[in-house]
Parts: sequence; C-alpha cells; structure tokens
Amino acid sequence: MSKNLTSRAEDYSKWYNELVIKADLAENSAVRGCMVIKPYGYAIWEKMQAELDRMFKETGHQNAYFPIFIPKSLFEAEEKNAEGFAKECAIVTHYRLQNDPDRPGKLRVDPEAKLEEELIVRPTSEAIIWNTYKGWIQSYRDLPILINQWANVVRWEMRTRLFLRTAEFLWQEGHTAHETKAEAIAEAIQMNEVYAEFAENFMAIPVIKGVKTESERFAGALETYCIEALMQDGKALQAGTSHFLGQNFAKAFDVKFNTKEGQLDYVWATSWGVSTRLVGALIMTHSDDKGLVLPPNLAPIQVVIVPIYKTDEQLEEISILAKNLLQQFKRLGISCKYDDRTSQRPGAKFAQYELQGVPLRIAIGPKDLENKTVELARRDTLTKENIALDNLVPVVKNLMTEIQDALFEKALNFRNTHITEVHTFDEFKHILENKTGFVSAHWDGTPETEQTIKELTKATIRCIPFDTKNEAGNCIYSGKPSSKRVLFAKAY
RNA sequence: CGGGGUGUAGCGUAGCCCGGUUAUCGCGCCUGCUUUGGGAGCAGGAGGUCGCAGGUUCGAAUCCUGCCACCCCGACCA
Repeated sequence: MSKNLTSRAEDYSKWYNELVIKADLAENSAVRGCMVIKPYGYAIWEKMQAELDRMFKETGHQNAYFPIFIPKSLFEAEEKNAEGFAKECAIVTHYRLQNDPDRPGKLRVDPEAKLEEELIVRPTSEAIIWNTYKGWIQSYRDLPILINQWANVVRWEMRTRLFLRTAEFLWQEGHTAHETKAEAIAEAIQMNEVYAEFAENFMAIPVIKGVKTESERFAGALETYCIEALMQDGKALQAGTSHFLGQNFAKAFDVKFNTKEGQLDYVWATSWGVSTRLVGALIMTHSDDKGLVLPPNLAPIQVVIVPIYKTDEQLEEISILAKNLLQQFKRLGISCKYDDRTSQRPGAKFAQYELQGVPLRIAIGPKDLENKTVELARRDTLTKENIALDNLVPVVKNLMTEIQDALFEKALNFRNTHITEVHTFDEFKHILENKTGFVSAHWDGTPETEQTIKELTKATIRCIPFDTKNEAGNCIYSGKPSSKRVLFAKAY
C-alpha cells in the first residue's frame, strides 16, 4: 500500500479525480468546493440510492420533496439548529439581474429586486419540513409521518475536502413525526441500524454503532446515533447519523396533536441522513494502488470481458463466445460489459478496469478458444486463473458473493486490529501518533475534558458504542471515575 | 482571515537564481504502416495570451511592483 494513496483524502483524489468525480474548481470562486460527478461515479451513487430507497420503503417510509429555499424566519425558528448552521449558509437576497450601465455587456444585480425576506439555501431541511408538517398534523390518527427526501444541500464550509466535505452535496434526509417519545427513539435507532446494515452488507464497510457525545450532537437534537467507519489511513469517518429530536422542532413550529386521551401534545421527531460522503468512504476503505476496488453489490459493471486476438477472424469467433456469455450473465442478474474497442490494446484495458474497480475480468484469446477456457482475474486479490468454459458461469456467480464477503472481512480485520485499549494519557497520545485508528479509553463524561483532549491531540470522541460493557475505570485525562470506555480517533 | 507554496499546450512539466536564436520534454490528440495473452513501435503532424496588468531594459517566461487564481497547513466543520 503506497503511502501516497492512503495518507490523506486529498491523495486519493489525485487519480480518482480523473476517473470518477472531479471537483470543478471553476473560474468563479463561488462554486469552489462543489463537485462534478462523472457518469461512472454517479452510477455508483445510483446503486447506493436504489438499495437505501428499498430499505427505507421496507421500513414503511415514503419519498417526498420540499423546496430548496427556506425563508430566514422559518430557518431561525429552532434556535439551536439555526445557530449550528448559521456560519455556513448561502443566502439569496435578490431575484433579478439587469444590464450594468457602467460596464457594457455585463450584468449586475438589480438593486430594485431585493427580496422582502432573505432565503436560505437549505443546509438541511428540518425547518421547512416541520413548517409543512404543522399543516398536516392535527390528530394522533395523522401519525406517524415517515418521510424521506432525496435532495442536494449546500453548506458553505470554510474549507472543503473532495468527497468528504463539499460545498454542495447529494443526500437523503428522513424526517419523521411520532406520537410518543419511545416511538421516536425507536425510529431513530432503527434507521441507524438500517445505515449500519447498508454499510456492512452492501458497501462492505464495517461500522461501529453508537451515540454521539453532547458536543458532537446534531444542532437541535437530544440524541444523535451514528455509524463510524475507519479509513485505511487510520482516520475515522462519520458515515451516517440518525437523530432523536425530541419535541424541539414541534415546539419551534407549533406542531401539536390531539392524543387518544383528548389532550393536546407536541409531536416527537427524528431525522436521519447519509450523503455522497459514502462514496468517499468507499474509496478510502477498499482502494489500492491500482485504483478503486468495488464490492460487487456496488459495481456498475461486475464483469468485463476483454478479447485478445491477432486477426479479424479470431475477434469474430471470440465475440460470438463473449456475447453468449453476456447473455448468460445477464440472465443471472450480473451486470457485464464486453469491451471490443479496437482503439485500445488488452493491457490498457486491463489497467483501465482495475482503475475502475470492476470486480471480475475475463480475458478470451486464441489459446482459450483452443482449450475451451478463459482467464478469470479478481480485482480484490489481483489473482488470475484459467477456468474451463463449462464451469465459468457458476464460478462467476459464486465469486460475486465471495468477493463481497472477502472485502468486508479484510476491512473488518483492519478495523478490529486498529481499536486499541489504553490506560494512560501518554499511551493514548502514543497510539494516536503512531498506530492510529480508534482508541478505546475511559472518559469522565464532561465536555470540558473532551474539549481539552481535542485541543491537545486533535482526537475527538467518535462515539459511545452500543456494545460497550460496563467497566469501572478512571478518565484517561482527568483521572475521575468512569463506568465505560468510549472511542476516540482523529477524524475527517 | 493568518503561515507556506504554485501558476508555461487538454494533462504533467524543464527553463527563472545568473534576461539574449524559433520556449523544453513526456502523456494525450491527428495521419499512415506494423502490431495485439499486462498500459504498443516507428515515421510524420496539429496544438502556446509563459495567470493578469503595469514597470525596468536594445531585448522579459526569467528582474521589479500590484492584482488574480489554485494547492497545502491552521482557524471552521453534524
């Protein structure tokens, strides 16, 4: 593993940029930090969308869409939420341009076209959605409301990082309304579970499920559940969050309902989201020096067939075989491509599909025609073997799950060997500097200690894992008593 | 907004300190022939406001001043 590729997120972008996603650093600095998602990259995102969408519907959710613009007065209604995002908002103040009298051929903002009230380009949609829910909810019979939205959001970060923190990104955000506190908490936990299942089973990215500390919590939430993943460079990445919002938004937007008992009460809320950041997680979890490594579940192309030939006759013969194989694979639901471009030689094609992370490559040449075999190469292990044509289809079918599992196991093993229990602050710092990864340590539960540790080491508490067992100990920094360990790490 | 760095063809670059022919090389692109089991070879060809604007000079990619853009580190960040 080359240090270049794994040391920082920026390093991945050097090659990934060329192929899949390109940050469009246009002449106008205003769009700095936005990204262009090229077709191949978008195809991966579409696969992720399709699976998540299926899982959301399976758990009773529906899709809807709300406006991108949020009037400032609505935005500021929930104080903590507004405060949390205030510093990173894009704001629409005018609605018209006109010819600039001082600079012919140029346009300027029409000063007459100032909006009565500024519009915030959504950094998240709680405000506008809760304002809408107010009109939808009168009775307990209207609950629960289980809605998801696929959308773009804008967060004007001071500094962006390709894939991980772009100024505009695509995501889904679920916003639910419930009758009881218990039901809302159950929903938030359920969706965190959905995310974990998706990350592990579909993306082959092992995650730790837990809750955030108070200082890392979503602005306006009472509890934030999360899944945390570990990248190959030893830094943690928040891969998804699910929030129990209590009655904060219901109170801010005055969403009350009649209970079964005839009382008036505020509704209980949750919100949850994952974004194109997951594409970044995918890259940084599985890639190697030759490029992307895609788990079969996510690969837009699962199998590619490359012909090797000298004469037109050979190509024709290989093509007949290849097209026959394509049919068989397609019947099994395996997506495949036959690359018979004459402009590229086989070696170049091999390199290209390795860069794109295609899980399996089949090469067919004259020798294969003669022996009734093909050469089958695995992207994850970079191994090649000759397979009898008769066995090919079942072998490929089995490899789809085998590779998916192998990738998960490999990442899981890396993650597990990078969780280190420490007992002293010196040990804590040493692990963070040298071994990296998650550090499991006792903490006294105060935001002050958390803050101090962050200042001293740049490490934050990623989460308090659900599966931590109670264990008496002393805080790594303050020495005060603690009942269980939490996970620290340097994070993106 | 602070600290550091970089702007030369679609991409990556040499030249700059120490000014002097027609601005270097590689990749890619176009044409032709030969090739094809791991990123093809040869021959020919196209492609340039040297980031922008001033200044110094007989002469500026090179020196000076100003500006702009981008990258990295910080501040910021669910």
